[in-house]
Amino acid sequence: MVAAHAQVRQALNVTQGAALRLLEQLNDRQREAVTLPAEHALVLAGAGSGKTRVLTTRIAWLISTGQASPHGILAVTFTNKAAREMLTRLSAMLPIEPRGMWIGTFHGLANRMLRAHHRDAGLPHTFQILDSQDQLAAIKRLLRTLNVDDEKCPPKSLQHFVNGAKEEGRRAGAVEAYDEHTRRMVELYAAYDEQCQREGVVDFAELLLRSRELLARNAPLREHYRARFRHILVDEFQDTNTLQYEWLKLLAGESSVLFAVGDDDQSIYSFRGARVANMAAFEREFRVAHLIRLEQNYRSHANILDCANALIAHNRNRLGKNLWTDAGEGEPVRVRESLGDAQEAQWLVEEIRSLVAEGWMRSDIAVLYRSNAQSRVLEHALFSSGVPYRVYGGLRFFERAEIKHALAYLRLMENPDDDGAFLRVANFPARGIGARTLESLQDQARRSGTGLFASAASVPGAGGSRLAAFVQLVARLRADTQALSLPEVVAHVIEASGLVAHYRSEREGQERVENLRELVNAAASFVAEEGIATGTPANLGVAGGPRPASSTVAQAFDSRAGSTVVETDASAAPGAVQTTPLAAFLAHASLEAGENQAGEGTDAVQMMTVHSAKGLEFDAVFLTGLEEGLFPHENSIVDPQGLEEERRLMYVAITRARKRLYLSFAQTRMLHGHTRYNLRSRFLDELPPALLKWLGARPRPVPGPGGGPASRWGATSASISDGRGASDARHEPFARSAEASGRATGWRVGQNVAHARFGEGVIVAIEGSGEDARAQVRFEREGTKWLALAIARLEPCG
DNA sequence: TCGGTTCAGAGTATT
DNA sequence: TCTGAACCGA
Repeated sequence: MVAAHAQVRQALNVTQGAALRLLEQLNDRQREAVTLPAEHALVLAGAGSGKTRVLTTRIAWLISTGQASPHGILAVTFTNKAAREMLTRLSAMLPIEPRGMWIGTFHGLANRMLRAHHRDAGLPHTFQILDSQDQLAAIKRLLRTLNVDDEKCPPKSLQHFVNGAKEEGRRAGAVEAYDEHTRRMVELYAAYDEQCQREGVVDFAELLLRSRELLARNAPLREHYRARFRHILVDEFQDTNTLQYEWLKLLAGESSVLFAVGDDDQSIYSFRGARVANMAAFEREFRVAHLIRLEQNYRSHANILDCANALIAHNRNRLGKNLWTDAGEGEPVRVRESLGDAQEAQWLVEEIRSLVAEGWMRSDIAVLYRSNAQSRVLEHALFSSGVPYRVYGGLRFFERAEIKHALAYLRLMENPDDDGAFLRVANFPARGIGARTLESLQDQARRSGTGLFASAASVPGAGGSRLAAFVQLVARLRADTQALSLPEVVAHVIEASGLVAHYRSEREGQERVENLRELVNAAASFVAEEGIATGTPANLGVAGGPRPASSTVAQAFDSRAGSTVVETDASAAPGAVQTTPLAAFLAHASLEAGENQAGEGTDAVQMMTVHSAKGLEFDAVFLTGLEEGLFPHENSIVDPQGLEEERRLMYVAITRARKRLYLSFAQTRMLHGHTRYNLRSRFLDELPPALLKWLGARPRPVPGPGGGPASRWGATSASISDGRGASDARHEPFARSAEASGRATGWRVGQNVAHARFGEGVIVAIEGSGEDARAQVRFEREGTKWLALAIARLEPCG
């Protein structure tokens, strides 16, 4: 402790000047936020307003003015990327090692705490973390064990139920069940938790829930952390769920200062439990004295911002903010209507090509879409034209099957009770342990109340001896790697398990072998980044979890074991224990799934969903598929809250663009095997017409069977097939598209209707024309139905 | 144990 | 329409 303080004070002299210089670079509002007194604060940070900068400068300022030591800081984010970003910027600002700080994701920090206090948390010190995939597998296994019908209880829905309950901070016993089905789910939830406990594994939500329970139950520990973390800083506060907010409250107590940064207008994750209401709750419950708005935007030109402002003003539920910039108005926002999704894609390719020809970098161009399914058509067009692109999302490194297999061996070595890992690799590579053998093993284990590993010896017959051989293999792996460093362990295991040999003999296994070798590298960089001394055996305790602490080594007294242990963290929490590099690496693999695709360095067009674009920015942004039913998505149209979230999503999309923004929609689109006629998104109509520039000719609609569409269009389409008159289209930008169906049927998407039998609802899609025209109607009571318009007697209403 | 066929489902996603 | 998962036969 003494050493740490001296270190800080020494750093101070160097730092103070630097931090003051950093303050000079901030605008008034930012500086006000950074230099707030040590009281709870909420910073409403608009898109591109320098949120991360404020957060990191605040930390640097607290430290350099001596108000806090690195050791007293806890900063929490949602993604590893954000945590890394914060750490990187911080080390650029401060000449001191930021290691004493707790900077990380909610899950990463919870994991760190549970590792250090696993006994108090009721976990084995080798506990493993299940990612979503592992969790689903565990649930399927549970349902099979309990002979629960898959039809009655789909594994995915149980997973959803369990995670939902945990994210609300509820154990099975605390879930209110008023109907039979819910009662059944609650029972299964309890059984799932028992299974996890037996196997020494925790899922993502469990990390936080356990950590919260630990703090709630263990007063000395709670007081220790409260006394330690005088400053708690939270990024993207609007995304916190109930459990995360409770965790923060427990950690902050009366003594700590909470500094929360967020933007209610960018709350787009309610579907995964995020509660914007936490912002208001925070303000109220903590009697927040300082509410600061960051409204100056450093990213986009004014036309783009004004569109964003105008759009979001249509939302009722917001704290209120208006972005501005001094960057100049810039170009108008371009709007493009296409006949169909293929034509939209083709136009996109041509536009991108001409941008590139003008000197724009492909990597500065983003193509955004509402749902992943839309990417295929776009990819196809880009691919056929040879435009390099990169799609975000998809399989990440640690999620690959071969990597999962290797990790399963490592997990089994670390924790033999991990039945999920056992089942994953007992017969991979194939060693003659068939489904029947495994079934009898599972029966055996159930009878004796032990894990699969422990029961493996007692299965009779040939299957039994093969099981015994597998158990021996794992035991040998463990014995042979005793003195090896982590990368060496990984290298040994991928060979000795037979994984490398197996994939090498496969026709298309070369890439998988390379991935396995890459896992060794990943282990090596992990060791390097975590500051684990080279050559440290992988099973030797070194640190309190991922991102272990500074080199200041303090002696801590382990109250339980009564022995003195080395804790590298300068603070010794009561009863804290160390963890091994292997356990830390396995946790790291679960908590950070890694990159999803190679080719990051190449100059490629960036393709992603609007959700994954949050936090990013690009010179040029193409926002595609702006159609009713798609964006806003039909599942959200009926519910006002849902519609507001869609609008926020659109707001996020618009504010990604620095210089140029394209908004694009198509009259028809192939969806679920049907051609759908969609109206353009209502969000387009919520933008100020004066800021928009309509591109190209009004496309001619698809001729329908019911006669000449040309006559319908001739009168209104002055600019048809008149390429020169591109901007003339602005004269009539709001004649709705897709009249092909709209006029022919007399109905439109979004219209409220009533049906004699089904009651009231809203039209979410229209397809076909003439006698074949059908409308998809979402009824308030009866769900969504397709109705033939020639037959069903719909009445307009509302 | 693999490979083909069938069938359901189809929103957004981090840890 | 397309995809992934599950199931069945060789």
